Order: sequence, then structure tokens, then C-alpha cells
Amino acid sequence: MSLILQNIAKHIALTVKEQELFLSKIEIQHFNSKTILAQSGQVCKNSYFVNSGIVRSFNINDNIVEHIMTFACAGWWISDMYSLISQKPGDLFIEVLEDAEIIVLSKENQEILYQEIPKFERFFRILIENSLVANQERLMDNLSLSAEERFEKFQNKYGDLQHKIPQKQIASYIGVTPEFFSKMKNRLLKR
Amino acid sequence: MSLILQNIAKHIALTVKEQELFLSKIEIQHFNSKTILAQSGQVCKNSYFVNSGIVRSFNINDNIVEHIMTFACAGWWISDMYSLISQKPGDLFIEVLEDAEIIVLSKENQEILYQEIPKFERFFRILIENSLVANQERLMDNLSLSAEERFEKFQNKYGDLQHKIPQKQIASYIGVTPEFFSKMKNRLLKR
DNA sequence: AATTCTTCTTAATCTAGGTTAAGTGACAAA
DNA sequence: TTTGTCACTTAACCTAGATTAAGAAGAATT
Repeated sequence: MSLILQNIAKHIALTVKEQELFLSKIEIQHFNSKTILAQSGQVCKNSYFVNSGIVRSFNINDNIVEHIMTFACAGWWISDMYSLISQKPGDLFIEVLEDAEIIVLSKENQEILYQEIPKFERFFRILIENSLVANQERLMDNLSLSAEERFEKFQNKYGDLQHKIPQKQIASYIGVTPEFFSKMKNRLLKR
Repeated sequence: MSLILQNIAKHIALTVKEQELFLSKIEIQHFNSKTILAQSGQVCKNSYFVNSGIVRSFNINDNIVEHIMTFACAGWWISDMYSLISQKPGDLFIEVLEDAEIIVLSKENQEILYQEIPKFERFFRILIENSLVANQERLMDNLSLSAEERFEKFQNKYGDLQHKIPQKQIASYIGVTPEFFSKMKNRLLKR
């Protein structure tokens, strides 16, 4: 539970009362692997903060091909921002990859937090700024780097996550087919 | 001048006094085409709001290849978010493509606005949320769509901008070489 | 008017990564 | 124990888009 308070304390200072109010607005839940937290075609109602376990978000295009938007491990927030903001049906799935303890913050409670503790505007602004920066970097990487270089960046960003998830999901994240990823990985091992 | 007040009014309501305070914190400047507003390797000190004209941000990788992050036309904000937030040297250039009237908001004044009119936390949070969503969509498009489809999306997003800028910059935005773009365009015309 | 730059084009050739297909091993269900 | 499913591999072949190079036409400098 302290993980999320630490996460908040990095950016804003809450009084004890504010902490209590915040805690009253969230819910801790345990989800098993393969649980779907949000679905393409439906309105996303929550933000999720991962206490433990692994979660991913991805979309599926016409072809049945999955593309991973992001992974979230302990200490990360995850949601379908488009759907959450617009309250229209989104096109992301959010799925638990490894049994997880997750803090659920509903959209309504988030709005209430903004009203009751305006500092949370700042907190979430900073969170989103950081996501935006990370996302812009990833976009540029996809425009200018080779698959090998993108894999290297993935490794730096996610550390040992690579050994906890099926490798076809790493392929999907860096934007290549599982077959090509397998070939590439072997090429790298032989060096 | 009213353009930026409209832009703000879309998300937060300011009193007349607050409007005046805001206006005292910004500066209107006119820049000619080719002016560089921010440079790779330097700390970005401002956010820019385009009143008229066209601006772009891009980076240059080892090879001398440019990759366009975004275009900004009248009514759009543009900056190097990474550098602006972290106040470390960035890797984007921001350049005027067509003579422009631009509102300059310095990082310091932006921080002052947050303090004096906390509603601005909300305003910029919403702006950044929208950028994040747009950026995530573009990332997914780059992972899953062909060059042709990405061009179509560019056209939908930027309308007649395509006739105001050199076509090699469209190529750079969608992530192909100018040669390939030229070929592709002719293929499309022949349909 | 001549020169230089820049943008755009065309075409030949090349390659990173995709597609298809077949096979292996691990493990879960029946 | 068999059947199925899933993750991964290997290999042959294919293609979107890159690279290289050359030339044309307009715009900008001299």
C-alpha cells in the first residue's frame, strides 16, 4: 500500500488527512493472470496502479495482429487514456499477464480528487507529461531505429521483464513478427 | 490574440483578472520562415502557441536523417516536452516553416501561472492528455499501418497543410524516404 | 544571365523484415 | 495415453520500402 503513497510523494506533498481521503477513493484488488481489466469497444472506467504482478495494454487490428502499447510492472500506472478521457469506447485491451495486486481508481473518484485536493491536478499532469515524453521517444525510435536497436531499448527500459513474459510479446512491443524476433535473437546470441 | 483565450476557454473558465494576469505572462512575437526556436543539444525554455503560420518539431539521428515529431498550425501548441520538463538538453529542433505569429510562454512564467491560477494545472493537464492520446494513436499506426494508410491519416489530421509544405517533410512525418513517397504518390494518382 | 540550391522524379538494385509452412517440445485437459 | 494448445524455431521465398545515382525544373543568389 505504501508503494502508491511513495509514488505520489515523489511529485506532491499530501497531509495525513489528504492521504486518508485518497485512500478512501481507491480499491485494492487481486487479479489472476489472463484477467481482462478493459476491453476494446467498451468505455474504460478506471486507472490502474500495479502493486505487484505484470499487466499489459494492447490493441488488435483487422488482421488479428496484436500490438502492445505498454507493459506495467510494480509501481506503474496503466489505463486506456483515450477511452478514459473521452468516455467513448476505446480500442485497447488491458490484461493481467502475471497474478497481480492492483489499485483501482475510478474515473469518478479521480474527478472527485481533482475537486477536493487540487494538488492532484498537478500530480496527474506530471504523470501524463512523463508518459508523453516516453511515448514520443518510442515513436522516434520506431521511425529511426532497427528492430535490434529497439530491442536493446526495450531491455534497458524493462530490465528483467523480458524473462517473465512470452517472447512473442516482446516482438509485438518492438513491432516485429515472432518469427523474425526469433531469428534476430539467435543472430544476437551468436555474437 | 483571442485565439489563445478561446483555446483556454475550451477547458477552464478564467475571470477577467485572471485573463489579464495570463496575458501579462506571455509575449507575442513574429518569426520568419526558417527561424529556429529551439535546438537539439540546448535546454528548451518556452512553450509556443501558433497564432498564424506553420511550425514543426523534428530530430536528426546520426545519419543526418530528419524525423518530424509534429507540425503546428494556427491554434496549436508546440514545444520540446522532454527538455522543457526536465530542463536538460533536448534532442528536438523547433523550426518555423511559414512566417508565423507566435505566443511565447516561458517555463518560469508557466510555473508562476500554476501557482497564481491553479486552474492552469488543469488546463495543461488536459492539453497534455490530448497530446498523449494523439501520440499513442500515431505510435500504433506506425506499428500496424502501411505507408499509404499513414499518409491517409496525415491528410485527415492536417487537412490542406499538405499543400503548404515541401512533400519531403510529409515523407519524414509518415516515416518513409522522399523517393519512396514520390513513387507512392504517383501510384495513388494513377488509381 | 548565370550559378547554385532545393525539391521532386525515375529507375535499378538491395535488404530488413514479412509470410507461409512445417516441425519440436512443454504442459494441460480429457 | 492421447489429444490439443501454446510458445518457439527454422527455412524457403516474398515484398515494402531503402539506397544509390542521375536528371529536371523551379527558386533563390550572385
